Amino acid sequence: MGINIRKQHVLEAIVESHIATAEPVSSRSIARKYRLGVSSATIRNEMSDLEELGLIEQPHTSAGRIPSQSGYRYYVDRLMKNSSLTTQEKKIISSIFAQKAKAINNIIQRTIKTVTHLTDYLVLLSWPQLENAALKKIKVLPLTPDQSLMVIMTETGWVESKVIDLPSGMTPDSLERIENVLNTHFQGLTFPQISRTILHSVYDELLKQRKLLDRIMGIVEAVLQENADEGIFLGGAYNILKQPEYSDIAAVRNLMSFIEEESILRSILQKTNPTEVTVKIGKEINYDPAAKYSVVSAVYSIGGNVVGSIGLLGPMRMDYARAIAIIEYITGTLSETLSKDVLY
Amino acid sequence: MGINIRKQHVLEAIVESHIATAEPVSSRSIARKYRLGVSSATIRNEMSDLEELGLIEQPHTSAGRIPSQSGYRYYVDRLMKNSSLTTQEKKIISSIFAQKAKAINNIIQRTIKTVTHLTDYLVLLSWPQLENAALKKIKVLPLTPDQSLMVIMTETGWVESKVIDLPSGMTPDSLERIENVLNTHFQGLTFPQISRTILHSVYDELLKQRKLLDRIMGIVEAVLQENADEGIFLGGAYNILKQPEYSDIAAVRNLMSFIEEESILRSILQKTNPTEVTVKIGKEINYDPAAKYSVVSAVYSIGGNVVGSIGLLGPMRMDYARAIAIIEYITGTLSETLSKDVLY
DNA sequence: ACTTAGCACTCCTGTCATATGAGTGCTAAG
DNA sequence: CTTAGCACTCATATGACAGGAGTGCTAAGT
Repeated sequence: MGINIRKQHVLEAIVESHIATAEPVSSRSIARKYRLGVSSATIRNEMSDLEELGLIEQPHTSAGRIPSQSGYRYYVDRLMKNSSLTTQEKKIISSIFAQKAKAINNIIQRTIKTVTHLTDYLVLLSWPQLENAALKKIKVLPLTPDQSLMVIMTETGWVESKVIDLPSGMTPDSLERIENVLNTHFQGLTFPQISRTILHSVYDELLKQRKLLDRIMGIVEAVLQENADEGIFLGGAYNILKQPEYSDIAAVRNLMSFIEEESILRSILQKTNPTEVTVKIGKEINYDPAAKYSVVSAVYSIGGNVVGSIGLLGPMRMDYARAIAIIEYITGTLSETLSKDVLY
Repeated sequence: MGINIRKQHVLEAIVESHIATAEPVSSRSIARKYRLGVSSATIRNEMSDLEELGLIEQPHTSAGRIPSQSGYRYYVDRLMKNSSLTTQEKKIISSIFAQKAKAINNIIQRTIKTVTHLTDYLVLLSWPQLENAALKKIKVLPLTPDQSLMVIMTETGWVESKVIDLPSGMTPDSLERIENVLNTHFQGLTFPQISRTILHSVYDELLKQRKLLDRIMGIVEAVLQENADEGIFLGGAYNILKQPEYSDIAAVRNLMSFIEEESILRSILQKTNPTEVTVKIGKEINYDPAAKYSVVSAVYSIGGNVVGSIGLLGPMRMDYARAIAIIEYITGTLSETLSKDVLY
């Protein structure tokens, strides 16, 4: 029993109808709405075969069929037609990036908000992570007699700065010396590579400035920690409640239980393929509480370096074609903008 | 018909029982659980009076009573006994601030998380706002030949820094000149006070550095915008779903519809009284969709300057005594810590 | 005058039986 | 191979009904 053209048409009809209505799809409704030129009885036979193949399933005997996880997978891989955004939608997205104030923070926030309005799904956005970025330079800049600004720059163009209080009796000279030592030891390394050993050798070399060094190390640690703990934004939690599958409180609780856990969202996004839009369906997400969801995601980059990703999380029944179109367009435009002229 | 002692006891019993169980409270259950020394019939008479006074109400004829908004208000103002945290809870809170890495961001995040675990309510935290802070200094520090770091410091100790690309042919001298002009014009002003007029006079004075100035103004604008748009954090959305009132999807939708709107949360917190813990009950919040909620909030400060506030949003039926104790303790400790030795 | 036992009354909630209708699977004829 | 026809299944809606919680009122007790 192969999957002939007609079976494909039937499967396609089932998937698309179910995506549109959230209801099980009956043979009769397919015969009516999709002109396949056969009667409902024939479609019933095909459906019976599709069920045996595991592509669709029946919630109960006297209900229509809904696509199974593999049904969606088959649809996404082989049946789905590309969708593209309307010019108006593209305009809306462009307007995110057209604004004058181009602080990265701002762009990210507006990106989330816009995508949120464009879909009824949950928008996940992972923030540029320092973790994989190599350090380019550390600067300790004098601000006032007793305060300095420590600036940490990475190869990807990321800049983090923190104010530190200086111990009394600190000369500009010794500050410069510290700066030099730090740069010599840390340059080119990623944060996780700055090991205890390296820290110790720095300590040895700057034994006299122990006190200040402690503060600086505290900051490095803090920056590290911040960038390990943060970096996921989320929008559209309200949106997703519009979907009929969340008219039941248990589903909402289940959803809420994991969207507040940043580490989980991060791990979901981390599986994004860096070269193309990734679609994870149901158990493919590999996280039990999300087994009834799907994620469409893609990475974005600054000057060729992947810095984060954007994903849409929705019910398995999500409109994949549209989600893919949106994600594709937004990551493209975002990468382009970030690579051009962003203020950090 | 005055509110005699016994009526107060009955009201107190009703409020506390309803807070504990979320169920309407019957005369009989009061007679049983609270030793008032009278029968349920007597309590019924008192309840009838309390209802006429508008302090309690009846969901339907054959149900018990629940406190009305004014009932809660009366309870909070006159009947409620102060609650205090256990030493263990205080320890948990202290541990937020005990950690070495004291980046403000980090402290804020951990504060939210901790309070989230301590209660079943939604935690709102407003981030230090630049809006009311006077500018102390603007610095433009050379980083690389074609990049500078612009640092904006406020009187409250807040520091914001951004990298800007320099137009070619920029000398350290002209940078310094710009810095001086900016400081002369902006120092001591709050962001909203930097008006078009002032901006124009700066433009006039620095006509030659038009290009760079445009960028700098872009940044000032961006910082302004960021700090108008951001600054609310939220935690515990999942928590609040544990409350029995949210076993109904409509209530959840209602809640979600406004907790995603930062401007609304901000306006809710903005009503916080700067000198004491504020309790807003139901319609007192003055925002229709939140008419069934209550908010307990207080401000926190850095060195005496109010910089933000923390609030707990829960059903009207929330445990006010506990909420107040938590908010009081956390804002106190937070202010203290932030005023001491925080890295920005 | 206040308290309280007793009882009628209200109204919510859960259960059960029944009817309805959508949808399938199968059979037999085209 | 297709399809009309029909029996069968099962979710859902409806209404009747009982049970129970709680009140309000009355009348008797203190």
